Amino acid sequence: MRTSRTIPTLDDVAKKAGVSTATVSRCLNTPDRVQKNTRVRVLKAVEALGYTPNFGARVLAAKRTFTIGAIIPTMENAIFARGLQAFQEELQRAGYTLLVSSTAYSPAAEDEQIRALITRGADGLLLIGYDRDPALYRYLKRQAVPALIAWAHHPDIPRPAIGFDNRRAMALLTEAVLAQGHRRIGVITAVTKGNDRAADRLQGIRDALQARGLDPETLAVIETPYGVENGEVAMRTLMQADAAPTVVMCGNDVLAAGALRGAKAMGLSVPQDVSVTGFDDIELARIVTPALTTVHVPHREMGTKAAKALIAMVEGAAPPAPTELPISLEIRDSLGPVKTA
Amino acid sequence: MRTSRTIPTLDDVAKKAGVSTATVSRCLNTPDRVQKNTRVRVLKAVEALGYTPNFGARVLAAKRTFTIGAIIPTMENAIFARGLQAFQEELQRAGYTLLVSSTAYSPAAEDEQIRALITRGADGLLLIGYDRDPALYRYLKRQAVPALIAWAHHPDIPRPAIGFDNRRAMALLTEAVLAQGHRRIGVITAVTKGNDRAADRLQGIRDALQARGLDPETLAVIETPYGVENGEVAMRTLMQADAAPTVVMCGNDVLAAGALRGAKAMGLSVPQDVSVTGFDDIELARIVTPALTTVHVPHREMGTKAAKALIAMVEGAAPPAPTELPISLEIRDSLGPVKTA
DNA sequence: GATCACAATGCAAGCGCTTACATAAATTTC
DNA sequence: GAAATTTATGTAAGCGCTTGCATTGTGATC
Repeated sequence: MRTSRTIPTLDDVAKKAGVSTATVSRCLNTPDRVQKNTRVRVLKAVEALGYTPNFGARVLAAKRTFTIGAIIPTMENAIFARGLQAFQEELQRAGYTLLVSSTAYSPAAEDEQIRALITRGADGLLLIGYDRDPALYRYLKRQAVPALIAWAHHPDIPRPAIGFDNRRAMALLTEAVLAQGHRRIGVITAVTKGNDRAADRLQGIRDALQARGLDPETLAVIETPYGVENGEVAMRTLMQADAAPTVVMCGNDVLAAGALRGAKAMGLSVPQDVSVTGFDDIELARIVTPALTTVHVPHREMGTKAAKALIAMVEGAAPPAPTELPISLEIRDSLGPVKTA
Repeated sequence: MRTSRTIPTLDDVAKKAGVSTATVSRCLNTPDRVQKNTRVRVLKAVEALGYTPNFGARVLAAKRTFTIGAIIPTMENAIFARGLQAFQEELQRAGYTLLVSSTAYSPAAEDEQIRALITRGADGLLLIGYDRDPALYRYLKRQAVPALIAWAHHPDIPRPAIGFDNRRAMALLTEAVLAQGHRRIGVITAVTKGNDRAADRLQGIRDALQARGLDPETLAVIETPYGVENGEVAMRTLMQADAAPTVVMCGNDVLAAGALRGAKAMGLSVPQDVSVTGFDDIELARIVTPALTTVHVPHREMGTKAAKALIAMVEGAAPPAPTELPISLEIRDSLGPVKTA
């Protein structure tokens, strides 16, 4: 395809401008190493011929693709979509292009995607969360491809990362919940296997209970895949139990939106009959009724900073220290005091 | 970077396996043109060395990148995110990788992105909507890069496209609205400049009015950028007019969600005081209260089909006939009969 | 058993670009 | 004004892979 003899090459431009290919190349890549008038002449030739550098040749010779790969669970999730958008904008600004791959939360798929993107010549990789096969980390190291972890931050793991402490954030929210007098707590969490963010959030709830001298075993936990429907189903299950919870804490806003819908369908009003909390503070959180109490995460900031950090790494900077972004509690109407029956 | 002499090349594999580089290459690309036992030997060498083909070299030699570019207004918009996700999944299945670029609804930015992605060696391009500079279409043609248009379908424009007829869909919805007795109609539309989907939808409303012998000039139209907030603001403006509309039709679900919030903030109940409609049927539509009457668009199907069609084009098939996907009306609680004062 | 057809493999010529090095010209230094 | 330095450009050697063509080996055919 695209091979017709009409596509001009560097050589054609060089001939047209009466210079060597080296000069043309320099005009395009390091313009200030070329005298002004030759530069003008060359650029004119480029224009006239409609020349576009051949990507493969450039990559082969320069050993850089100016491409960054991102491997995320899914783009449908507003959380990642938003951060990814910011990430892409920042890359674009710096002259990089974004290669996207998704895993549907499957570690095996992620493994495959990582290798695929490296094969595709990604100069650097954005990964979500820490939890993956050590062999993969070894592979990355051997390939000398910088990788940055986002959406998570473990102070004690020394990998380059930019995110927030899911566990501590959820503990914080739990404290706010406990302060409202709640003791019978239901939890709807995303699948925790292979998803350290979800696991951390769940653990955060347990931490807070323990800190208050309460027994984490009293939690009613339901684990379910991402999705509004699933949140709704889980909510029904929780609320049909003998001693129904007075508050249901959800691993993310989407599950919480489902929980809200479930409550409504069962004729329960929130927060009078049962409180609900989310996590992430996506736009949805302020659209549902009642507005969702949740943990605010600076998605766009995370995306932008991740892009900057990754570009720096790709361009040879030392890996940055793990960066923790501040989260904050958004207390809205879906959380109320426990019902004093 | 990544240049250390430790990275094995085809040559290393060939030496290790005791064959020529040609044979190794064939093992990897056309395995059935190689005898079984040599193939096994080669693959073993590949494995042992941890060989990964060099992307640039492969692209340069093969003149294919197995990369497809998508240029969308934004990923934050659930509509595109969803379709794009399906698009990417299908590409992945076929061994292609997705290159993503966003334009923030700016035609100039789009122009730039298109050229950038082609320079990056995209084998094909996914574009949103028809509306762009003819010079760009000429450029695409000259570069011999197949491009497929999605999210829109004009029966009379002969470009490869896969989408739906925004205008007719909105006319359909408008008929349903008129059938409920509404005559004072407010419209909140996305910015129509450079966005033919938005313009078509607005035009669809006018079409339906005209078909009923009503005057399109009676419409109260507010044009605003994408976003819940903007929908809310527009709603307030509309409802403060002297003869406030009895129904507000929005160009998409996100604006409609904003309108709903605006109504609530003004103490208006939907649909008793005012009806609201959306477009796209994203998940949001069934989460808000009341659930949104909207036009259902098969996003995932569109993404998947677009991927299949584009791959076929890239691989040399004739451009497919423009494909129209069926939409359907989702009549939900946000639309009611006009209030008989 | 010689001939032919065909499958399996090797040879080597690029693909179009970047860049180290060499060269030539211009500028500065003493 | 010659030598030393700097600047601008050219030369040409790859970068690692694919693929057309040539070569070799194998079994089938007569």
